[in-house]
Amino acid sequence: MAADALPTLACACASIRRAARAVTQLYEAELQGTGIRVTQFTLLQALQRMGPSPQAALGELLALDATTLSRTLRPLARSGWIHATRGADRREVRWTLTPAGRRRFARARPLWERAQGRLRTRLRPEHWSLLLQDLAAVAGAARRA
Amino acid sequence: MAADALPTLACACASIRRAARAVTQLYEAELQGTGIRVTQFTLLQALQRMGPSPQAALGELLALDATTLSRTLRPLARSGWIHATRGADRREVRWTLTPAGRRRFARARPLWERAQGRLRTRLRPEHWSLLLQDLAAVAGAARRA
DNA sequence: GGACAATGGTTGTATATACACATATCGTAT
DNA sequence: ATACGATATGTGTATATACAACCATTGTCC
Repeated sequence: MAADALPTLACACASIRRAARAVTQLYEAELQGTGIRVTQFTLLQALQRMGPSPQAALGELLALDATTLSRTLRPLARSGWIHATRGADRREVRWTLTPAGRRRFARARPLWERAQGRLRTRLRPEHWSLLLQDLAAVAGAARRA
Repeated sequence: MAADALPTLACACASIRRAARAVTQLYEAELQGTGIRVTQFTLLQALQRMGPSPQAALGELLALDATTLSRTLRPLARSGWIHATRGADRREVRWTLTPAGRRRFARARPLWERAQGRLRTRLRPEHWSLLLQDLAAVAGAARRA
């Protein structure tokens, strides 16, 4: 099973970036035809989970730079899947999933499940929790280093 | 230790991408002033390790799409750090580290070490081998899924 | 209550990444 | 030898990512 592992890299950053590319390629292939990319799916999923949220909160959750977020959200808004309102604090932008956004997310979800399933069955069981839990710790550590 | 972990995400792809962003940000910050980015450092390191190599071999090692590689190598060549030759097979491009490339790599290396150290001291020990070994398995699995 | 730091977001610019498609070369079967 | 599929790479286009610099708003301190 680790028979088809790639060679180990000395650099932790190179290592995680390589794995992220490989995993992303798998998910993108599965999401073909849903009209959304992995990044967009992730944003819709985050909004579904958190409910209406200030932009900065999304950036926190996903460790996404504010300027990146600013641009990746725009196409979603343009497609009518999310909607912006200004909060009491006029600087703040709050995002809400629209019904269309909810539908799009629901439509993509089964294919996302399939991608998850496909990856999971290719991994030893320990590696799955590694992806979900341990990498949350790694992200937190890197962020505050 | 996991006290400062970020919230767990349901999606393995989102999870690894988030961690990759966080780790990348840390390394980039450290590599400030070397004149190279993490991606470029990784390519120089790979060439150092493998010796003169066909472009496709680099793509294999790093799970990088061929078209991506084509473009990320170009700036390195332009800077004179790597050098291309055509092999016996005229389609093939073989890349070699130039002396300047070796110097640049050597100069960046201590700062890279510092980034590695900084991340490592923020992690529980198991998480380090996770990054280096287990993610090599994950990358391999995702790639062949 | 006005100066000023802090906070939330956007724009200009640059790199990273990959898909669809095109091009050149190679190997092989006839 | 030629035709044809396979392989190695490059181009056009599009998204993802982030730094530096910026603008707008808020909060705070004298």
